[in-house]
Amino acid sequence: MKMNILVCDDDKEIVEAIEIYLKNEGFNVLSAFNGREALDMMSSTSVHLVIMDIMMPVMDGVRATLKIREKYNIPVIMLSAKSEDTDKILGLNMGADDYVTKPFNPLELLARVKSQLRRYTSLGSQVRVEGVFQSGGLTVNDCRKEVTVDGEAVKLTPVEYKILRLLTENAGRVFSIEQIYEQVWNEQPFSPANTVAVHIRHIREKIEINTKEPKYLKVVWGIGYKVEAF
Amino acid sequence: MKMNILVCDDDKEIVEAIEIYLKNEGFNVLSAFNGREALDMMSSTSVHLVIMDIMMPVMDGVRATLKIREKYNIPVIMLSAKSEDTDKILGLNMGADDYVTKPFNPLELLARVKSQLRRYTSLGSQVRVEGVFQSGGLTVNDCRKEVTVDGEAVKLTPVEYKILRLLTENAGRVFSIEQIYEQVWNEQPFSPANTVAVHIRHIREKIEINTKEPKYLKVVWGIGYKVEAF
DNA sequence: ACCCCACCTTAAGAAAGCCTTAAGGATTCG
DNA sequence: CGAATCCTTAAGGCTTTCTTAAGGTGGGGT
Repeated sequence: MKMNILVCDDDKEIVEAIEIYLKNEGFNVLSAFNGREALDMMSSTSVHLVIMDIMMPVMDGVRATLKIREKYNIPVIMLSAKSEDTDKILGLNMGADDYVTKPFNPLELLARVKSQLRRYTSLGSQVRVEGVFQSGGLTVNDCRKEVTVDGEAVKLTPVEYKILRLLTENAGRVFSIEQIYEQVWNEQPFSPANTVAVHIRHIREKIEINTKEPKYLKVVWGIGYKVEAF
Repeated sequence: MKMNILVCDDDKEIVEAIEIYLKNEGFNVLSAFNGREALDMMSSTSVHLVIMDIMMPVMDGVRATLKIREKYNIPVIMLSAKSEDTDKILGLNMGADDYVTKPFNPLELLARVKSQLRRYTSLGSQVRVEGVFQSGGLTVNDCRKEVTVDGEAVKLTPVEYKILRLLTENAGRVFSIEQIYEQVWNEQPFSPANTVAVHIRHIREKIEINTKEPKYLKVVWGIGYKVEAF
């Protein structure tokens, strides 16, 4: 499996230099020039490791790392011109997995990248992000059959779970009641009753703060339901 | 849960210095003065992280790290007087998770220890010591075919043991009755009888304080069973 | 502003799944 | 070969979940 690495630094030369070394080792490289760009990129692509400079305009590396940690569970290597011990310690305590100071030997960075990825993937199928769907603060972990909202676990019944899983797995896409029924119940003869609506209501009671104005599970008038894609 | 950290260095002063800082942060510290001692120690105790010096008599740090990697899946931080880039790269490629050069700031080492443990435990809280699985106060030692609850040994029958081992090894993951049946009995033709349910009941009688409200072996309605991941 | 239709809400009966118990058959071990 | 342990089966009770139906709410076209 090809690994996607996101390099985030406002210095284009450094980004390109790192890019060359990483690509040479068979990694896919994505680049961003500030923290916001990095986060945007991560929301649309699956990234396996981030190399993040600390000093950047728009959103600095520390804040970006904190944001990344909230949503994703991937290694972050911090890059910085500051070689002060206190900065290193701060960076590591912020949630970085490693800290490299400029100027650095590209081969050392490469070795550290591999080291992080080795651990990440060696922990096996169990950890694979496969089977985990999320949208905003909502996550659906399929192997644990567990749903969390802002980190808080929520207990759903089997049917409720299946519906929410379908919608979260395809966040943003709208499903008609008929489609939901067929997917979840595996049957064609669609029952005309409002069964699905009742389940939707129950799910909302469990995952939404305000049932009247749902943040995640939204209705699309005349068409069906969807989970908002963040 | 208290973390056990093994510090391995032939320089007693360094070991003691590190020990003070680690203990101050609430870690248990074990010490060894060469690679062989470290390996012996790990075979009898559950160790969560190793800090390993490279230059040592009897068995050097690189060979010891390789040996550790063969059997255990825990983070290793290498320690060395060599600050050459090539040594760092070599160490990291050998399987070390991090590389710190002497002299070092103890606080930086501490931050790196925490960083490694954070990642390690956030990935599912499963401490993998060859053949020993645990979740909360529940431990399944596969070498000894022994199960303990809060240190108290529990006697299970073979089938009960296999079921609990499967669930504890994959703590947090939900298994359907069919999956349990296939895994434990190695057969496809799934018996429709409630055999599994009865075994579950028996296991609960042995490991749970209150059978009505199980702490470890939980049911996930409409889906199956799991051992809670702590 | 009105009305229709789509969606929402509620509660209660029906269905499904889990738990418990006990007894007979299989297996192991002395 | 006999006894003890372990496994399986089956039936009934219990809890949770699903479905249905009836009535309420509110968007949006006319």
